[in-house]
Amino acid sequence: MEPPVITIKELAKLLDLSPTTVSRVLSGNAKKYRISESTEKLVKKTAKQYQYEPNQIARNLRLKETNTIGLVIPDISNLFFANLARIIEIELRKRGKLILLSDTHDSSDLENETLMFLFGRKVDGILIAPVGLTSEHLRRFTHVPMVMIDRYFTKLPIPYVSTNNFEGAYVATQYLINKNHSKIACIQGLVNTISNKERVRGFQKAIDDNGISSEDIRICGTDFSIENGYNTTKKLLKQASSLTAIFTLGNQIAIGAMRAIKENGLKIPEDISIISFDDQAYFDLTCPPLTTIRQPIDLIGTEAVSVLFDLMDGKQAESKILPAKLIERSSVKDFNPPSRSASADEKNGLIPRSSIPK
Amino acid sequence: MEPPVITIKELAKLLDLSPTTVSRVLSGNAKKYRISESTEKLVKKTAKQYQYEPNQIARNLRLKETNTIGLVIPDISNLFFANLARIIEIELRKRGKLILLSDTHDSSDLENETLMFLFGRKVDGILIAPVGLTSEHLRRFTHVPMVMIDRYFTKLPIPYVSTNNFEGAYVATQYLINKNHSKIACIQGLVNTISNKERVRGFQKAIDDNGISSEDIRICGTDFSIENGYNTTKKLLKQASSLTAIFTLGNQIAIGAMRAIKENGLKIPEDISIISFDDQAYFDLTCPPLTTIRQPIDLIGTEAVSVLFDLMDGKQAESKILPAKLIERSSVKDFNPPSRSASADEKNGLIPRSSIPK
DNA sequence: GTAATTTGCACAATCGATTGTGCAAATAGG
DNA sequence: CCTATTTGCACAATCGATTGTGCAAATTAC
Repeated sequence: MEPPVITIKELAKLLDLSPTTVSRVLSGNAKKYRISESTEKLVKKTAKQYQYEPNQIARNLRLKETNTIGLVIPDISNLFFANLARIIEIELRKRGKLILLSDTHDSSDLENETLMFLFGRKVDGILIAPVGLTSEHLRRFTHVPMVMIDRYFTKLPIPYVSTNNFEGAYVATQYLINKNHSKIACIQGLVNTISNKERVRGFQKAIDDNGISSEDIRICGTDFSIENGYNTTKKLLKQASSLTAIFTLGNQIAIGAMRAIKENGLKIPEDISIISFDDQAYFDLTCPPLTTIRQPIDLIGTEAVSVLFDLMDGKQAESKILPAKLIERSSVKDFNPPSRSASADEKNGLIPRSSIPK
Repeated sequence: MEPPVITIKELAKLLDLSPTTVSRVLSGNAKKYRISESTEKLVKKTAKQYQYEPNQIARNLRLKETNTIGLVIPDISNLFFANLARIIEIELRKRGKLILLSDTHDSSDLENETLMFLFGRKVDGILIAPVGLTSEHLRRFTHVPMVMIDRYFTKLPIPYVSTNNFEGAYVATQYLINKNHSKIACIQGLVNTISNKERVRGFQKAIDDNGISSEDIRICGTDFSIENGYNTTKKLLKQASSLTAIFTLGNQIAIGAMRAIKENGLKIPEDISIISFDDQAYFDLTCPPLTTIRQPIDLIGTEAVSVLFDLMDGKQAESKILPAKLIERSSVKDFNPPSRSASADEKNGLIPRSSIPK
């Protein structure tokens, strides 16, 4: 019974050579170290025959390079991050790197634990959508190249790649306003993340620029989950009966919101309009197809990897903010306020707001 | 400027002790090796002060344990696998393991390459939804504990955890038949995967058990992608105009199919019914809400991890087939064949098949 | 006061690779 | 034939941890 795995020493012994020579041949340095061609061929042949594969752990220790990148995200079951993970995996594989995946569940503690793990494992670099990164945390990790994706902190000396959340949210809100909405609720995601804050800021700016009273609008919600979308919408529907539109700041929030609206027997967009940040593949099939702000997920992924490699190569690395795009479908209806005549409403196919069950 | 990372040797030198002693204290073996309490406290304090973290690579090499599990899946952007990855990540974290993630894109070559990578990195175990695993491939990997998820090969001596695909598909098909469908198309996923084959077998068995002619049905499609769902449905709608129902064998196929149906101006379920394997969170919001066979994703994940750990502990490990569940929504309509009177159709609100654009 | 025991820690090997350097043997040069 | 050069490879250190064993010094026993 032969050993399931052969080491370079054993291979060397079989060949009656030193591990040095074997290593040099197999790492393509035969010429450089003047190994004879006959020896080179023999080593290669025997290595193949015994299916020798170098122990990466040993190589890593010696070479101080693990060919591993840590990917730290808040929720791999959120399609935004799942899609991002996919494109990142593709880009990293091209460059011979493997992913150490960690899902922080938006917990600062888990994130910190994870970073310690990754750090101990000597990852070559880290791609992270941070929850609670602080400069405190980071003092220890400054020597490992790191790029923030989606979320970021401008105070930290770490480059980031993200969507233009502010502009995207502004465009979405302006779109609602152009459709004559003014009583708008914004259901936000995790409050302290910059992607959320920027979206809220974009929303608020559009509201202000159009002279809409802050009493007409609502900003609520706690995180990017379906549950938050659902619960917050339920509350909104109970409390703010004059609401005509909802802007959800994430794809999962949108699902929750739509579910709540549906459960309450309301129709989108007749009774209430909805627009969401973060487009996903199935949003053209929902009832109704959802108008969204699409993030350039693939570009975020490729750029993030590219920036990370710049960093790892010791090059200057610049942060990037990529444009979002409005995808117009049919979840927002041109809204005429109830103060107009009922006949006008009916011409537009609108069900009067008063017919909504409480 | 202090070094960004301190090694055990440096720490030992600072303490005027040997690395041996430091190692023993920090790994909790102070008592066992009769380290004095005063030394123990001093070591711990200084380690904390200098934020010493052992180099895992070095530990791994020495201990032959990496606390890393390889997760090999065909497509992380497929919500089925994304959800699976999430639950697996949670389970593994509980047990102190990290995930090395690999997306094979259903390519046998990538899968093989990946396995070599993981093998070289000395992962403690592998969870894999295989594409083309053969006993040939596996001969080299037999010594690393491995569990197949979702897909499997009964011929291989490797335990697996999966859904009861046969039964699930049988139930789905029987459901269609109970609703008086007989002209049914089955859009399959990756043809050679067992999950696909079992679903097709369940479909076929239900067809046969109900005495439906094999001329009435169609089995087509190539993989689990949205594109396949879309393209195959487009073809079906062109060729098989008598079709009354489609059974899609995956959540992404369902998206593609619905998109194609919508594009062709047909209505679900009035013009054509659809049922899909693999439920997802948004299927209650599609137009119409989709009737599906739900897989117990969380259970698959927890069981797979549990089986893997049994294997790693040298225990007997048993494969598991977990039950699927029909989630009835409204994408399947009771179908009365066109041979009945048109008035009957209209009573049921059915649009006559002939009105479908070609 | 001497022998036996216990206490407290260090030495050195090891995991499996890589690499600077050194040293024979073979070949070339004159 | 003797020296100079080239060829072909091995020695040993190294990466940073862990661990069996050994050995002084301190303590206890008698």
